[in-house]
Amino acid sequence: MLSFTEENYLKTIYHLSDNGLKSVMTNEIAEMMETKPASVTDMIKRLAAKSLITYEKYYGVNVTKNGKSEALSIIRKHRLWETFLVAKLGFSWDEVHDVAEQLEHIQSPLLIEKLDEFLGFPSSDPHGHPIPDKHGKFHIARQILLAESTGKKASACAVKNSTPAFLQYLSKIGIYIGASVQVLEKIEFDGSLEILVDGKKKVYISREASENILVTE
Amino acid sequence: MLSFTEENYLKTIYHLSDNGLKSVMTNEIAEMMETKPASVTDMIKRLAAKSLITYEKYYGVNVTKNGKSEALSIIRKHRLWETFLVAKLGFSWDEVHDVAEQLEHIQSPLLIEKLDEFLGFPSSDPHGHPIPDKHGKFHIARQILLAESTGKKASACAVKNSTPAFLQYLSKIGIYIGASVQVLEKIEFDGSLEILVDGKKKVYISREASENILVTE
DNA sequence: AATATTTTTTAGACTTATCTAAATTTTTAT
DNA sequence: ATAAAAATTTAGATAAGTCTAAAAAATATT
Repeated sequence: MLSFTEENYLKTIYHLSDNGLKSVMTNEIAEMMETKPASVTDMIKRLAAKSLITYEKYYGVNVTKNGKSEALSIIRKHRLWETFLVAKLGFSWDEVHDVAEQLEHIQSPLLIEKLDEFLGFPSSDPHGHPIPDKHGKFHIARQILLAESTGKKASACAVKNSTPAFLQYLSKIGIYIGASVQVLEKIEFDGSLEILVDGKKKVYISREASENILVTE
Repeated sequence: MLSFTEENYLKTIYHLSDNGLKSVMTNEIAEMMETKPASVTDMIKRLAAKSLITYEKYYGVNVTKNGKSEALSIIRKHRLWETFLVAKLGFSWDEVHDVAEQLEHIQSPLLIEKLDEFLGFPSSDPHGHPIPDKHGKFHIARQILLAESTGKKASACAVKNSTPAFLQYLSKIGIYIGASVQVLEKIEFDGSLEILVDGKKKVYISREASENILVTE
């Protein structure tokens, strides 16, 4: 069983590796974990000893199949908890991360299965990130910028900019993750869009805003 | 801020002290925590240094006002989580303890307030134990044995025996924490009772069973 | 009251996770 | 190709939490 700390390192390394596609360097990890490179080297050895990563001195680490599966299980828990906090407890998008960061380490497969069921087996979290299923499988919907949407009905699935100011603005005009959005008209003059939110509310948004909202068609 | 371990020790000491009424000895703590007396002595010093307990060598420890307030906050979290697991996720009474033991250490006052609200500000957990409010206040309802109930409508609030076998039996006859129970008739022959559960279902239970169910009138 | 028993504490060692400072290796620039 | 810079690793220290074994204090027994 992994410690709290080992789990955090592994998750960070997995994210930095781009789903296991590339090697990750010691300094990157140190910066992301807000710790010192020397500490990272120590932990790298531990994780390598447990076959979660492979490690070649001075050349960074790669996540193994085992490591990927462990990382996905942690990410699954994190995203299910975020979903719970927003959907059931009324947290806002920007309040959930730190709490989910703690909750993701709770050890109880039964709890996660029941939580998943309670939430209705969601496929993405409040930020629009996919939630892996219990086998680590997840579906990456092709996301496009709302600015590039062609007028079909689409579903808001993520934001590029997640500053409180932007999130509040979105909330104000009725856009949330999962909201239906449809581009009705593109104003050639400034690139702003008239969109239909949830099939009923028409609003205008600037080109800049439309380039920070991701949708799946 | 207290560590995971410090919180566990403090909670155990508080329980052993009977809500702060009596001194607690090193060996008691060691046994309850499944650790060695030497380790307890170390931790006692840490907790005393933080003014959560007072400590006189060879004569055990007492919980301070601060310590009591910290302990109650942890107990509040534990019981709210247990309530959540049973009421919302469909855990059974006997499955929740280990998970709640982990969840009680999550640090987020906002989370606990929202969870409390989500659960409808419950005053007792699935085992019938009182849940302290955010100021540490709780109401201890006078609990009597169902066997000693006089025929008024009462509310099942706790069990003395919490073996899976007994809990399953209760579940089968429709008794749960919070269920309304009313003694209709006492059979003098063997002390068994005919009771009305939730105002509709009549069942007979043995004297022994009725001496393991606590109710508040 | 002296001795035996039990309880508790101390002393010293081990593990995990961290750090700083110094040494080493790789990469970059001349 | 060599020197300078950057990245990484090693060595040694620290703190939390645990242990065992031995010492000390309190309690119980005769």
